[in-house]
Parts: sequence; structure tokens; C-alpha cells
Amino acid sequence: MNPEQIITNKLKEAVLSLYGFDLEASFLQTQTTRKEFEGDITAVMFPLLKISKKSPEETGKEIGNYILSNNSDIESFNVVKGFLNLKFSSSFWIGIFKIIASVPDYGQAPPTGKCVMVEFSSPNTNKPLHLGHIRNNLLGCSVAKLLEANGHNVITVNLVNDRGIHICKSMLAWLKEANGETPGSSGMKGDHLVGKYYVAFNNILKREIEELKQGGMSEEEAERKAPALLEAQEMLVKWESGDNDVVGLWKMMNSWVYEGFDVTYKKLGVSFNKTYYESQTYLLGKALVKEGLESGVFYKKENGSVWCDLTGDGLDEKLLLRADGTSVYMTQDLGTANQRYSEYKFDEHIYVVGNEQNYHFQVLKLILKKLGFNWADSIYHLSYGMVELPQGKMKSREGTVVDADDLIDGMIATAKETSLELGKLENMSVEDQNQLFEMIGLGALKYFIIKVDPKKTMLFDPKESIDFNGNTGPFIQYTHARIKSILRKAKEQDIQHHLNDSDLSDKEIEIIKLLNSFPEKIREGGKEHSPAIIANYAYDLSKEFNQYYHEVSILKEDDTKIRSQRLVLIESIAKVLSKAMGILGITLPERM
RNA sequence: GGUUCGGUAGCUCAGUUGGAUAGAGCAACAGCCUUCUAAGCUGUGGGUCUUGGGUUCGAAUCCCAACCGAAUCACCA
Repeated sequence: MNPEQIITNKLKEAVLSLYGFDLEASFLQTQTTRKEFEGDITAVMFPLLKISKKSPEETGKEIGNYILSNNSDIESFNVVKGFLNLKFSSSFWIGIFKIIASVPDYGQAPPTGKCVMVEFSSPNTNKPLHLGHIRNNLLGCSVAKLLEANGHNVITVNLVNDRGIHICKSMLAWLKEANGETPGSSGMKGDHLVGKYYVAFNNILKREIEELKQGGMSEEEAERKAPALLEAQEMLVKWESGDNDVVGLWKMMNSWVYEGFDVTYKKLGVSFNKTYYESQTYLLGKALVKEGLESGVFYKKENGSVWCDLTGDGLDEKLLLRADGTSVYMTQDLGTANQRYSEYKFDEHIYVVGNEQNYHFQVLKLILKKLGFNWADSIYHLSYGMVELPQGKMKSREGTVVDADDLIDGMIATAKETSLELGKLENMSVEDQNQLFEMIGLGALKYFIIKVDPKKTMLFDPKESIDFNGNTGPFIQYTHARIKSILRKAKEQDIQHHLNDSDLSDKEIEIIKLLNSFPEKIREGGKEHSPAIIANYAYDLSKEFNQYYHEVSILKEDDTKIRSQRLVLIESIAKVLSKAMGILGITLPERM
């Protein structure tokens, strides 16, 4: 039912009949007709001139006449330069409209049976989430939903980085300075409390280094020999050997962090099918390295460290085991990938990880391939750009890190302020109002982040808080609320509506075309792993509606057939908007 | 230096397998609330698509080179 496909087929037929050539699809170029010309689909004549041996205009006319007399769906055509513009009949568009309106979950692809695993979030447990994590989470979450809309079976996983020297740092500072402070006693969110002691550790360290330097030590040596650092390293060794006190403290502080993360995740609407903990997976992969060593894929250096030579693939040598036999990040990732494959036999595994790890994933795929795992090809690194501030990157040292919770709360507060100023919510309960403010604040934040192409570095200016007007989440939410309001009133007035065959205006056909392209957008977005495509689509559709809304009246239309049809149209718009925004994880209010 | 990615309006971003006069929003200015929700709509101004070559009927889009910017190339994760 794709109009472009119909024209391509007819074009093929016309060329065969008129000129006797059976052409490949690459010669049959079609596109949607630009607004300033009359028509729906445009066929480009230039590639056909060699065959027709006629001018572009003549060729267009010949083919246009053939298609017109051989397809009842085509109403008329015109030729401008080398472009043949074909116009479909109103009844054709009504046919399309009927399908869109009657399919309940329009845009949802049938099940493919394909299993796709999506890893995202992957936080450290030593500090709270910040703006960069928000981009990661929102991207991962919406990609997962996008893949579901494409009919795949999706498994979301999180890999929590809960071990290592950085964790020990906050533990140590807590022991030194906290006097037993807990989230309960301080009223602080757990992740923020732990983050506070991570900062405290760095202050202790700084002080100690300064003291050592004044005692005549070089900066380099002081940085290496600061007592706090040595203590932290000692603590890590104790942790790895299973020391009861250290492990107990570690468990307690991690549980605080998880409670804090859960609050943030819940607000963001993020969840996982399975959570992996690095403390449980960091030893995986050693067996793989051993196998690789035996089969000659890897080699051992004199000091006992194990490497993989990737110079033949244009990369460097990669370390896989340290001289002391301990594993590194890559070793662990090889192990978890292998474990996940044997658990789920995924057809695709998407890692939503920042672009600073492009090299890591390039190497990961390559090594898995060398080890003989064919599924290495199904690993896809969804690499996204950093979020930058006007003065550049976020730096904790300069205190320019944008905290996730602060940002979310700020957005909700602004939504509240804006809503109350507009004063449309008088007869709404306080709970409903608060729910609405949250919906709008998060809608603004999510849309702001997701609408940008993932691979681009994006800019966030905290001073100019995120907009609520124009190309924004709230604009789309507002559009939905307006449609729902009309539909409510129609119901109150007991106006039944159903589809009939009244003629469609140009604007209505434009909207139907846009609705008709929704399933393609979902497929395209799935292929590119880019929810941004869906976001921008939803904006286009909302804008179309708002223009339509100002052009025609719906409830006041006297002709009941036309009124009825308009109601079905806006109902379809609401349906598609809701599906599209659902993919982005943005909920649409009934009123606002 | 090697690899990967980016450069489009003052700012933030779209731009389909190469197509017709490159689009939105913000900001600025001018209109539109007695009318289904003005978080809206309409209009004006704003561009050497970083630069230079190439491919062809046709390039923001593809190829090559240069310039600018980001990330990365650790016995860190």
C-alpha cells in the first residue's frame, strides 16, 4: 500500500511497454513531491532518457499518459522539467486512511522472532548519575522500545561497575570522616551520600600530596606515595581476598547507592530485564584467554603478560592479562559477551556506550572474531557523543557537573511554574497536577536529549533552561491534550464518528501521507538505531495538526459526514503520536 | 602521528536510496485570543551547507585532499 512502491511498479511496466526495456529498480527513481508542485509522488525522468531517446518533457508525458490510463488510483499528472508529478485520487487516500484508522496498534511490526540484547546505563557505584548518564539511559531505553516496535524480542541489561579502586576511595573516606553517617541519619539520597565521600577522598588526597611536596618530595612521587592512596589500594587487595570487614562495608555502601539509583531510574522510567554486577563477572574471560593462548591467537610476553597482536588489522597490540595474571577490562568484556551469548543466543547485541570507547569495541569484536565466534558480527556499539556545557566538558573539579536528580527536579519545577502561570488546571486535583508536572518536565528533558542524532556531541546550557515552546516534548504533549479535549467534547455531545467517503482536503491528504509513513519511520529508526528519527517525526506530525486545527473547525462543522471524518483523522493522529512518544518513553497527558 | 566521528542561519538542531527555490525551533520584529486549550497559528529578516578539487544531466549528501573540533591509541574501567 506504499504509494511510492505502486508508482515504481507502474513505472517499470510503462517503460517495458513503451520502450521495450525491463529496467532495474535503480533507474526508476521516485520521491515524494515537493509542496510547491501539484502531485503526490514524483518520478525522475533523467535516468530514462537514454532509453526513451526523447526530451525529459516528452518522456514524462508519455509515461504519465500510460500510467494514467492503466491505473485507476492515479487522478492526474504534470511534468515540470524532468520531473513527472503524479497525483493519486482522493478515494485512494481514503483507502489508506481507512487502514490507518482501523489498525489498533498502528506502526507496530509483527513479531520477527529475533532476539536483541541492549546493554545500557552501566553506572559506577561511587557517585550519583549526571547528565551524561541521562543521555545514555534515555537513548538505551528508547532504542529498546524502538526495536520492540520493530517486532523484535528485546532484553535490556545493565552492567553495574561496583568494584575497583574508585569504590574503595569513597569507602575509605567514609570510614575516616563520616562518623557513621547513613542515608537515613542524614536524609541524603544514598548515591549522593557516597558521592560526597568520593569527593572527600580526593580532598584528603590533595591535602596529603601538598604536605608531602612541602616536605621536599617531587609531585610525581607524592602522587604515588600519598598515604590515603596506599590505603585505598590496600583495601582493594583486602576486598579481592574476601576480607569480612571490607566486604561488609562495601555491601552496605553499595546498597545505599542502589536505593538512590532506583529512585532516579524510576523517575526516568528506565528498567532492566537483567542486571549484571562487575564484582561477579570481572573474573570471566580468563578461560577464553587460555583457549586463545593455546590456539595461538594470543601470545605471552617475557614477563608473563598475555597480548593479542592486532597490528595486522591496523590497530595496536592489546593487553589481555597482566603479568600478575589478573584480568583487565577487555578480558572481562570478552567473558561477559560470551556468557550472554550462551545464555540468550541473541541475534544482535547492542552496547549503548559513549564514543570514548569506540576503540574498545572495535577491539572486542575483532578478538571475538579471532577466537572463532561468528556471533561477533552481531555486536553493535551504539556510540553516542558527549553532552557538553557552553564552557566545554563537565568537570567535577570545577563543579560544573550537571547532576541528574537536580536536573530532573528542576525540569519538574519549571513545568509546574509554567503550567500554573497558564492557569488551565483549576479543576484538577493536586495529585493529578503533580503527576502532570512530572510528565511535562520529563517530557521536555527526554525529548531534548533524544531528538539529537546520537553520534553527535550535543550542547546543554544550564542557564537557558530547556524550552517548553517550539520543537519540544511539551509541544507534542500539548498537541495530544488538545486532540483529546476535542474527542472528549464530541463524546459529551454524543457525536458518533466513523469513517466515510467524503472528499479530503489537501491538508488532510498531507496528514494522511505523514501517518502512512509512520511504519517506515519505525523501520528506518530501528535500522539506524536512532530514536531521534521518531522524535523529529512526532514533531512534524504535531505541527501539521496545529496548522490543521487553526484552519478548520471540527465540532462546529455542520456537515456531519465531514465532521465525523475529521474526528477520525485527529483520533488517528493522537494514536500515532502516542505510539511514537511511547517509543521515546514520553507519556502524553489527556489534558494540560 | 595512527584510527574513529563531527563541521548546515547569531544559537540549538533536521535534511530520506544524490534531485526541483536547503528546512524547523530559539532569539529579533509585525500581526492573531467573544471562536473546538494562544505551551498555539501567520508573516518579515537571517545561508559561500568549513575550504579546494573530482564523479554527472544534477552534490549539503558520494570520492580525494586540506583546515578546524571531539574521542581514542594504558599492566585504568
